[in-house]
Amino acid sequence: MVRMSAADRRAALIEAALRVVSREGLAQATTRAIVAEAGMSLASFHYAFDSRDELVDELIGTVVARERKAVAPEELIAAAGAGASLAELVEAGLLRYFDHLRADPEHEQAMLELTQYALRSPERHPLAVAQYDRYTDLVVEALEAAADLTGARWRLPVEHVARVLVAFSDGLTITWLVDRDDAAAARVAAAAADALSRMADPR
Amino acid sequence: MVRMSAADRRAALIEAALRVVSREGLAQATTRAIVAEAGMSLASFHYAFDSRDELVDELIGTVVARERKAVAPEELIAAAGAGASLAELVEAGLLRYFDHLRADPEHEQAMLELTQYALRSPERHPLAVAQYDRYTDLVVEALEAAADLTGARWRLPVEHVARVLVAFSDGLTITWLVDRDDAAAARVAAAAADALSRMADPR
DNA sequence: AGGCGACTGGGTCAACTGTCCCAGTCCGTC
DNA sequence: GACGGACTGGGACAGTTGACCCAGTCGCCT
Repeated sequence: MVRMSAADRRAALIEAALRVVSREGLAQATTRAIVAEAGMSLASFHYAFDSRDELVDELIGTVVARERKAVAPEELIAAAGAGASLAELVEAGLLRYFDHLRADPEHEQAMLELTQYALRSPERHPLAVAQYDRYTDLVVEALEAAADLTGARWRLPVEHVARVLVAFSDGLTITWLVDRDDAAAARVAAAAADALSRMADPR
Repeated sequence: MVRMSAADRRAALIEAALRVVSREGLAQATTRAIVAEAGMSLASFHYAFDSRDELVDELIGTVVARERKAVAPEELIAAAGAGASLAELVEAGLLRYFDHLRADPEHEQAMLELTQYALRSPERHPLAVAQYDRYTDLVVEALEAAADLTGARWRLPVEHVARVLVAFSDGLTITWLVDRDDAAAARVAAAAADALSRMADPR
C-alpha cells in the first residue's frame, strides 16, 4: 500500500480511468476496473471521490485542459518548407494531427465517447461545449500563426475559420477510426486545407 | 397482450430499442427499458432474441439498411435553382441533410453512439464499416446525379469524393450536436461544398 | 373438436455495480 | 513517545441487469 495525499490519489485515479476508458470504453470503466488499474482498493475510490459521476466529470475537465496543440507552427514550417503556402501549412498541420491520431487512436476514441456521454444529460452538456471551445481555441492559435507565417489574412473572423476546421478534423477522425483508410484521410486533409485556405487573402 | 409472429416481434422490439437509444442513450437501453417501451413482458424479449447483444447488432443492421438519401436530386434542383452550379447543388444537399439533422438530432446521436459501440469490439467493427460504406454509397449516388445535372465531371473516383463528403458531414453533425450553432454549421456546409466542387471539372 | 406448437406472464437467479462502513494502520505534530 | 487525524483493506449491502424457466394460454390446422 502506498500512502499519498487525496489530491495525488484523485489524479492517479483519473489517469487510471483514462487508461481504462481508452482501452475498454466508458461503459467498462467501473469503479472496480478503475481502482484495479490504479492498483488501489475500492475504499480508496470513495475516499477520493464522492461518486463515479464526480470522477467522470473531472476526467473530462482534465483531458480537455490537458489538450495541447498537436503542432507548433515552427514545426510546420520545417515540415512544409520555408516558402509554403497557407494551404500547404494547414494541410501539414492536419497531417500532423493525423499522425497523432494514428499513434493513439484509442485516446481520440475515448475523447469522442466522453463527448457523447456529456451530450446525454443537460447538466453535463456544458462539459462537451467546453471541450469543443478548447479545441477551437487551440486551432485559432494555430491558424493565426499560420496566417502570420505566410502573410495571409483571414477574411472571416478566425474563430469561424477555426470552427470549420474543428468540424473537418472531427469528421476525419471518426471516418478514419471506422475504416482506417490512411489515403482517404489524407484526401480529407487536403480538401479541408484547400477549403480553409480560400477563407484567407494571400499577401 | 397482443399475439404476433416472431418476426413481427423482433421488428417491434428493434423499433422500441431505437426509440430508447435515441431518447436515453445506448447505456440506458436495457432489456427491461426496451420491452417497457414496446409494451411487452421480459420473456417476450428472450423469446424473440437470444441476447441483448443480438438485438443491438440487428438494430445496427436495420438502421443502416433503412438509411435513405436525405434528398432526391430533383428536390435539389428545385431548392438551388435551375442554373445552379455544382458547388451550389452540393451545398443545397448538405443543407438538406442539416435540416434533417435539426429535425431529429437524437436519431443522429443514436447512430453515432451505435458506431462507437461497434468500434469497441473487433467482431462488431465490420458493422461500423458497413454503416459508413452505406453512407458512402448514398453519397456516391447523389454526387453522380449532381454531376449529371450540372454537366460536371469528377476528376477523382467518385467514391473518393464521397468519402470526403461523408467525413465532412460527420464533422458537421458532431460539432453541431455540441454547440447547436446553426450559422457555424452553415459555414461548414459552404466550405465543404466549395472543397468538393473543386474536385470536378465543370463543363 | 382436438391437439400441437407458438407465444406469454410472472417469478427467479447469479453476476455485477455503486456505495458505504468499520476496524485497523500509518504519519506528522506536540 | 503519545495522540489525532489522514488513510487503507476487506467486507457488506441494495439495486440493477441479462438470462432463464415453467406453467399456462391462444391460434391454427387437421
